[in-house]
Amino acid sequence: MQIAKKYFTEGLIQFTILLSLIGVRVDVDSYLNGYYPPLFDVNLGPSSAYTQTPFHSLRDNLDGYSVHPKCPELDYFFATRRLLDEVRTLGSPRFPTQLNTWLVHQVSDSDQPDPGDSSNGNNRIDINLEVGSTASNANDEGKHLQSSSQGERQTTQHLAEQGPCTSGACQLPEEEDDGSSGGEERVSPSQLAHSLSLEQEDLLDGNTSLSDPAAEPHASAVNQHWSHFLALQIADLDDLDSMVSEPLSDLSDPDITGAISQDVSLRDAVVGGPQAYGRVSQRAEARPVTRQQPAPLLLMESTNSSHLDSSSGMTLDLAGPFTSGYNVSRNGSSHDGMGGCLDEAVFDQINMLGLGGMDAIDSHLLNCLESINPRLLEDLDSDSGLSLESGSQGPTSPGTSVVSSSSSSYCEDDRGATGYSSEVDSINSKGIADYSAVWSLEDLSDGVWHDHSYSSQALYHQPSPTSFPHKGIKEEPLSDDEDQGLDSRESSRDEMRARALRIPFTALQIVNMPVDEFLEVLEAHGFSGEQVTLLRDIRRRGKNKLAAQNCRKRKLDAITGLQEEVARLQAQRNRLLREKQLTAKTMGAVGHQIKQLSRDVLSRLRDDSGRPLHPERYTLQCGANGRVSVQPVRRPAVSTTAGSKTDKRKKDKKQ
DNA sequence: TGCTATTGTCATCGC
DNA sequence: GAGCGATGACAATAG
Repeated sequence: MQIAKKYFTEGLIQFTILLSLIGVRVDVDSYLNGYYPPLFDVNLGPSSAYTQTPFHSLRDNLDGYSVHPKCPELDYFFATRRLLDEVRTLGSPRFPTQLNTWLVHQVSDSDQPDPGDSSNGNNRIDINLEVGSTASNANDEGKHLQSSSQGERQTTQHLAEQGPCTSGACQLPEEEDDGSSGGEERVSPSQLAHSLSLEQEDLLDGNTSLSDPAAEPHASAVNQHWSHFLALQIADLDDLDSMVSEPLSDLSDPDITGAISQDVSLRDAVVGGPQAYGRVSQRAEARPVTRQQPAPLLLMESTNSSHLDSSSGMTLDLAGPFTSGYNVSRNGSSHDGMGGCLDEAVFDQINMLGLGGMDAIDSHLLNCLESINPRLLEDLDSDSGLSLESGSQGPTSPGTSVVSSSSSSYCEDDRGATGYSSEVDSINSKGIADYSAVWSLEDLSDGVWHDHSYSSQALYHQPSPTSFPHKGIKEEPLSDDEDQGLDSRESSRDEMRARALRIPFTALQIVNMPVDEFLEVLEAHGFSGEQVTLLRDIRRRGKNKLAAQNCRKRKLDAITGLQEEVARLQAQRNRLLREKQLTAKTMGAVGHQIKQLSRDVLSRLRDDSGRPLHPERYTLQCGANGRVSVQPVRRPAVSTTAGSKTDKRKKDKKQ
């Protein structure tokens, strides 16, 4: 019997969902404001706690989208995080209407319709499908909807009662009445099932809520048809499940699967219970429960969604492919190593919205990364451009002798060197011996010509005054290998001019010299004006040459980053287009089924004359409180109005 | 010989 | 105001 009630209740709810999908407005704001903050968070974007993603600090621009050419693993990491951002951007579940409507119908109060409003001037037949209403909804409903009969009032009382109760024998407790005055009473699904069964009993007993007095003689017939329809509805909805899931099964793209799986995670984060995610349950426990019965609602929803009961209705079946996608990622069958770990991390982040556990998330991510690729974390720490708040090590290159010699100097760089170490290595492997007499090894390792660093201070790391041998500088020119940073011909030209003017310094020395040292050299050697000018020109040109190289390098990096950004956006666009097509397919299938259901319902109803209602003349309308009514199709007076306007225009023209 | 990419240099701006 | 980095513009050169 309870199974029958379950199907009965779910069938009603799902039918209302179907109606809402075709445009019947369902006011859910009043419900969502107080009851479902998780859903609200999802719909309105990330919560403040969620936006405090520590990994924002890993990248300082483009919201972490910029790509560092030195660490593709990290780029993948951030790409995964971008998916999370996209989920946030999407903001709402894939089928918000279904979900909202489902939630709406999980909530009801004991609001009693205004008995005084018994007027029913419309040719409308109200079917007592009410599964819940609120005071606000009732007010809104009172503007244009039906009155309530005594039986309906009793039904409403049943809705608010906790346990089984015989019809009309139970009175609403005062405390519940007080609590429901604001229209915020919530009823568990079992209560809904019970109340609906009582409603059915009322219908069968003749307590029809048909607001049209003229329709009362046909109430018994309507009830019979209605009960029969309800029985058929459950089967139809099961058919709809397969119908809807079929187009969903067309989706084989792993990209979409990933996207859907994220939505599933969102869904579970909203309504999921302990079965879905332990963390979600923790959140539910952490959230103070102010209402009497939210937990059973969530529990039931989670159970259904997690167990994928194929016979439990459209909503559950719609979640089927989502959840399957989720399972794919959770099982990690298709993702190895970092991919699977990051996917899991993404789900964790999604499902820990507002938990304030970002530290735990990040540590989890790092643990995953470390377990997969320990070197990645080394890169995170060692790469100055992507440092995880550790000390910048500069453009060091592990495995080379240059690292140890130059790292110290880079550590002292406040601005952080972000260059590349390969060329630093090359110069040290080639020219150390020749420079050692003039420059210390540390100076050479920080050589200007071979470190395409964007940090000027790192490039022009100044040797200590004591390390600069003012009087011991050799005058030997740079070899071609040593001068690879400078254009050999141009350098030789300056060198030749310097030698011609008897300047005892190489161009490299002049350029690398700190300004204080440079000025000291100018004063100490008593150079002539021409020599000083040449020295300053050599120094200026050398520094500008390096600046130009750095500038061009930056341009290339920027172009590369933009190209990758374009590729990412194109992929995102394609994915969104596929999702749009999927949604259109689903909506089409649901709309088709809605039409069939409406046609079936109308064909089983009778009008005042006892004739079956013509499907084209009547339509089913779902009120804000879930009450379904039959209303005649409003024929827009377009023809008459338009005709009159046309006639008027003709008359005007004639005049 | 023309085209393109690379590199150096100058001028300028802003810090 | 000098020094310096960044950058646009131009020129020279190599392939």
